[in-house]
Amino acid sequence: MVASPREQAREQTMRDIVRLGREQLAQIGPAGLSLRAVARDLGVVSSAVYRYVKSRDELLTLLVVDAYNELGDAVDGALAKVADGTPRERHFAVGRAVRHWALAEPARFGLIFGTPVPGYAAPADVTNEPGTRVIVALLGILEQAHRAGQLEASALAALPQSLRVDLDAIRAEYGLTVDAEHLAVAALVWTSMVGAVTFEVFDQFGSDTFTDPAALYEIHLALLAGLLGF
Amino acid sequence: MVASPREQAREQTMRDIVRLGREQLAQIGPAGLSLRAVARDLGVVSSAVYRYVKSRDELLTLLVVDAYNELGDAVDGALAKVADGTPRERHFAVGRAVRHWALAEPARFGLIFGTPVPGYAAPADVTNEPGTRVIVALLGILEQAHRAGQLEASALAALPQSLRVDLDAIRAEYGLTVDAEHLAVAALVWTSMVGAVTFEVFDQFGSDTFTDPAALYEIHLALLAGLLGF
DNA sequence: TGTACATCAGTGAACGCGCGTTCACTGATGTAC
DNA sequence: TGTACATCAGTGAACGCGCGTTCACTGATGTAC
Repeated sequence: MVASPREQAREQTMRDIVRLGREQLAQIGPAGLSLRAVARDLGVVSSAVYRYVKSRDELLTLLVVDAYNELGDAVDGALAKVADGTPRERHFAVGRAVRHWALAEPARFGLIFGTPVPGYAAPADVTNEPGTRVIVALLGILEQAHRAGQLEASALAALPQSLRVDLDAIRAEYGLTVDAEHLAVAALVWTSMVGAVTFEVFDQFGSDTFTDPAALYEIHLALLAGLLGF
Repeated sequence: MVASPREQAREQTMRDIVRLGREQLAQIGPAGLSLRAVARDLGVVSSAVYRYVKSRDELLTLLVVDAYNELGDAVDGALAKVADGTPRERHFAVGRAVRHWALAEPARFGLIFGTPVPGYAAPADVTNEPGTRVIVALLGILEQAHRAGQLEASALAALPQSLRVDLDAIRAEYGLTVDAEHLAVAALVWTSMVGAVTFEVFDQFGSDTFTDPAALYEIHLALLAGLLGF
């Protein structure tokens, strides 16, 4: 069944709204995102946007999901290019993809990994799946390495019981056979990647401290790979 | 020379403004911070605040410096309690102090480590020194360990020339004798701490993924200590 | 194929709100003689 | 110690701005018979 002209127009307008929202995000940040400005850019009276979006918060949610998915696509795309690579190569592919996307889209990176927008809480049911795509990709690399017997034992001391329970729940949820210790390391790898990229994107080192931040990041990826046993 | 009553009143009002600004930050975030609201809370007409603060941006700068310094004080205080501890113990003290402060003051943590406030750029000359206190403390631990011969060699492959130049500049600036490789690791340690704390403070793991985030963080500090050679 | 009705996109006005900043002013506190 | 003047804190009104959201409406597109 082909979409009617009206349906096509509606879908096009929907896409335009998200696109214009993205552009606004880049200019004035999430807290300043405004439906009226989107309407203006769309060439339409402000109340017309309400035909497409119930409220400002709903637009924010669309943009959050959009950003998570584009990051997820970037990571999946990078992984596809090294489908037969070693775990280490695939780990580097994920790390570099996250950095490149964040540098290209600092505002959207900030939307999903920066300060939460005050008064706005992303609805978990709609946000959870796209929000976990990168960590799921990292866990996939880990699991694959483990099944291939390419994983060194983790250098971790015993995990406290509370943490082990949480990690076992994750193992069960995703059907992982890799040990809980490696999952604890994977959590560090993920938060460290985001932390390192955040510092660079938001310029939290002094602005002229590192002339070659890519080189620093590569070193960090290597250290993290070492922790995982790649 | 004793401060005159007028001067005392002025200083008290200054402190009140910063305090009220902090409270607002906690409620509506940095982007929503408003001089009018501060004036209201202060019980004064909105234009009166301009006697104390030149603009909204100047108030933001005050709050940024205030936040950096309180975090720095928290870290220094924690370090003072383990002045004779091992490098590893001191490393843990810093890591825990950062986490505790961030959890106690999520909005101010977000102000200095989260998405930059759109349209606002902190003046570097006023922000640099307080903004580097924690990393300077970390470097101090590293240097002390190195001078005491308590530092294992770093497991890092050769650093690229560009990075080595930057790191040598840092070594010169702070008079460090520890090798550049360890500084590269220290950068990861710092960004990783902030990354891990950010995930917890901003609830970027799923909200019920980790029931005992403190335990996870301890594991991460241990991994980072291992990387440093502590 | 043509008509009658329903659906939908977009309009324009309005409500009530908050913001940063400027300006001429009043009245109290401080200072020089 | 007392007077004349300068400094300063705070007032109140105003400027011009943008926001989210609601509502009754017009006119075009789609659908059922």
